[in-house]
Amino acid sequence: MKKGRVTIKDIAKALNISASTVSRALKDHPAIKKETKQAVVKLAKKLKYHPNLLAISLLQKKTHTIGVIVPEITSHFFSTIITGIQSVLSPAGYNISISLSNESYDEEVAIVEKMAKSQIDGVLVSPASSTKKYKHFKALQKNGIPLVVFDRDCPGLNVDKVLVDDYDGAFQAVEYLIKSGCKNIAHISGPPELSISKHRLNGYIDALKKNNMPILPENIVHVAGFSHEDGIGPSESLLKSQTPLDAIFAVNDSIAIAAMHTAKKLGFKIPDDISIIGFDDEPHSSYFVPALSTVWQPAYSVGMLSARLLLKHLQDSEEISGYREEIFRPELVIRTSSKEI
Amino acid sequence: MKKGRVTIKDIAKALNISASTVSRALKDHPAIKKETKQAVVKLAKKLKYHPNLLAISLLQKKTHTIGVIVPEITSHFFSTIITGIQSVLSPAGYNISISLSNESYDEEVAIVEKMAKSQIDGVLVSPASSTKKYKHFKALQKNGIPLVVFDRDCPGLNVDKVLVDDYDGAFQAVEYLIKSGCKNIAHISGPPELSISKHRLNGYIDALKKNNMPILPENIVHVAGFSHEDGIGPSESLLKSQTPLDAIFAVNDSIAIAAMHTAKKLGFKIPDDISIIGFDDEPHSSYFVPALSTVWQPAYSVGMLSARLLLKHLQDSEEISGYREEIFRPELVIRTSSKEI
DNA sequence: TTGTAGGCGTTATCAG
DNA sequence: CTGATAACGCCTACAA
Repeated sequence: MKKGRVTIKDIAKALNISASTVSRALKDHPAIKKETKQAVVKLAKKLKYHPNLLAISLLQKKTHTIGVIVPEITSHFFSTIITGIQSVLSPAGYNISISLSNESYDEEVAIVEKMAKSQIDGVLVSPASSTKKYKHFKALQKNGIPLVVFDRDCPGLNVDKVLVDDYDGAFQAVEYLIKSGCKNIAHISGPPELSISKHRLNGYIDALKKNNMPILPENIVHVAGFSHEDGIGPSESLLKSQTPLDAIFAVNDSIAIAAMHTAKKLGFKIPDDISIIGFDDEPHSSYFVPALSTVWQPAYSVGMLSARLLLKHLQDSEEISGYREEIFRPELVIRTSSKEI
Repeated sequence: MKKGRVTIKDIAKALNISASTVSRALKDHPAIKKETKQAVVKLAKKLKYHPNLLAISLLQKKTHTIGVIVPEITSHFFSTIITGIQSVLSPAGYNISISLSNESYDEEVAIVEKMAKSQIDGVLVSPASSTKKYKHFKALQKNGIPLVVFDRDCPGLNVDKVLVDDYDGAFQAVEYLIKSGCKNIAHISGPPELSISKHRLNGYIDALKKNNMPILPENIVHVAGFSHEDGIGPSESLLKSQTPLDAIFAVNDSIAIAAMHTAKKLGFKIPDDISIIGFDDEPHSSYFVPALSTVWQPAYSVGMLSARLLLKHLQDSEEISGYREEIFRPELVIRTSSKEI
């Protein structure tokens, strides 16, 4: 017995035929005698032959592997997107190779460079928050590796994009607050350089503008990160300011929960004294008291569509007939942390 | 200009030397003239040469890819484990190919079979809850693909294992409740067939036994799944029973939160009337009111150690000197949903 | 209907 | 020091 796995040659020798005949028999080549074909197939099964995908990949220069790059994977949002990606790519016969950039531009560049060398078939990426240059992405494209960017936009980069309309989500939330009678609405924004932060901030601003309400700089604070802890300080400074607030729209649920905490601690009743709305609809958000009103994002769909777009590129070969930009509209989910309209 | 990527041959031709010389020059072979080496390296850089890893993999029969199989990825626990795995495998030069079994035995088998054919170097797996047979895992081992099982045990399977001592975590929690003066402690257990459920249930039972407290069947209920919703019914039936409870130990945080909700709704004060302790220490658990006492699991470490064990197998070749079984001890985290001792 | 030869990109062995 | 050659496992013209 030989060491490694059974190869096409082993079958060929055992049957006293050539390797090419075996190869053909195994893939229903028209010009093959039934008997030989059957014999080959039978023996292949018996020996548990499996084609060496590596050899095939080398030959056809396709690995059937898709690289997925995300900033992190522990948030419900990204893990759900990945689940969506997998639900499309797996049945299509693709492997998924996941890398985490840890929100670092440098790590992202390193990952992309590695992927560019790894004869990967395509890449799905949600850029790190610190990513401002897209040279590494362009290099991928030049190398003929299709790319789809999701969730976080790369302004100016020509590429397929699947985004969520953060602006619209924020706008919906703030307009709801206005309609429910809130007069002095603050916003806890994310890190200023992040496109997500900007879009949500702009939605907040425009909703106020549209309703002829003043934009007060003191009503806008930024957090350094997206965790609960990051939200506490900004919440306090907001709630302790002289102008009495009656609503806070937070850049995400964790920050919103931090704001709820802080508000309660300072004696505010929610939503009677102050309404609070978050963003993301984390699975636990509905179980806080009061249940957090928030903006739901179709994460699973984002993942599925991104994967589908990439597949299309992979199949329709190199037709670069412009790039698609798909934008999902998020949904406002009103629970009990905000007043009724 | 040729189509594909630059190969070693291109460089060879351009320099009028042989491919093997180029190959040697590129990898610091001792027997190579400095000048040729420099020339090769220089041209390689200029042409942006990258070795085709596929070809190398084919040659050395190693893909430097590790398959990771988890039931799901959206929970904080598994996504943290994966982050831990990545933190070890990535610097070691391995790619990570993640597959989700969706808690389905059949899907898991399909994934494993695919991996067995994919000349993957090794597999890390946390079995689906419905997995009772280990034939597919054994087949992997027979194929010479090292395997490490993590978090969920496979009783009877000879393989490296990295587990968390669920029994001990439960024991700690229940013993704490007893020491804090609780006399009638109920347990909301997980799906009965799951090993995790059993271990935590046994920890609960033994803690009671050790402290000479009765095991009351009516104080043990099972949930069908691990989500908040799954916990509401069982919580109600427990809290509405005639024997007044003064503590609930829940199989995980989501269920514990559901129990808190239900208890509050029924007029219980937490922790004065009833203490509640969960399991997992989800990141949001400390932000509920009262903050949930729970059992923390070293998920990141589980991921890292699993990866390290696998690496050892990969490097030390085939020394099958018995299998290791590493068990982490979880930590009880007391917050305000349980009385002080 | 089947076999031969060449190649995918790289490396190791053996000459020179 | 460097160059053929074979090999990894498979596929596809081209012959036969």
